[in-house]
Amino acid sequence: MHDNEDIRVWISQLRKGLAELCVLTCLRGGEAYGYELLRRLKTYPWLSVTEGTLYPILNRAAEAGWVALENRTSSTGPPRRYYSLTALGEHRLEDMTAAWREICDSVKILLSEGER
Amino acid sequence: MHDNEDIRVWISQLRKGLAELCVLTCLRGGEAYGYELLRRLKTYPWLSVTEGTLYPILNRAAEAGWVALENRTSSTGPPRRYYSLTALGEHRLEDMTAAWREICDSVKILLSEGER
DNA sequence: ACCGGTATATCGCTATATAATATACATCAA
DNA sequence: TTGATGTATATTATATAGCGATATACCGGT
Repeated sequence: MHDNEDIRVWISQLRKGLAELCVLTCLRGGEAYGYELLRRLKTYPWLSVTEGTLYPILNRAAEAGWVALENRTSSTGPPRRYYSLTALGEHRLEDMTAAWREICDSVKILLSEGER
Repeated sequence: MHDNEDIRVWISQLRKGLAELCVLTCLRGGEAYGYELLRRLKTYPWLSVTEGTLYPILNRAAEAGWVALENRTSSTGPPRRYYSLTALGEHRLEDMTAAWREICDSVKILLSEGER
């Protein structure tokens, strides 16, 4: 009996793109480093990501100029890479947020249509 | 001048999984054939899909047993393939809808956090 | 015969999430 | 000194879906 394995696969597809929105949104409040973002997002079970998802997102964002990065040492562990939104990144995040909201609204309407 | 091309790419990622949810949701109201679904979804600009997206979704859904299919001829054009949700498909759609709503709620909270 | 609308199908490309794995620094206990 | 644990970043392999482009074919009107 193959359980609800495939709903997990589907959800993983659903989260494509969303992870980036969540990460950049977390940076809206100020700079942060990767591991910190991992912990923050872990407080939202549906939005939590793993290292294999997060670090590529941060690297792509840095390469695209959406975030600035600064390496700093830590007295309590290995060095950290702090990321902060650039003006370009803030603008992009606004575009992403706007698109997300419109999509959300559309789905809401579609789902409510013909509701019993 | 590289325009907002990349936001389009991102949105295309964001729509992964969502397209399937929309298609199955459309079938909730009763059977329909592919081209009909294309037109229906076109009324939601953010959710509209192309043939290259739709037909693979319908084929996968049929293979998975989420939809039943019936071929019928049409007096006004080429033959059509009508799809209808199976009990299994309805159950899966419920799971998808529930997951979607939870994710939506989580994102809403995250987005509202630290709002200016 | 030709064209536009209807209808389905498939190929190739691209991008992303995710698990798994590796590396390394710091601290504390055995 | 060794080992374990928590902190911190990175990369690789795999699977999967969206999408543009393209092809095929039926039908009615001109």
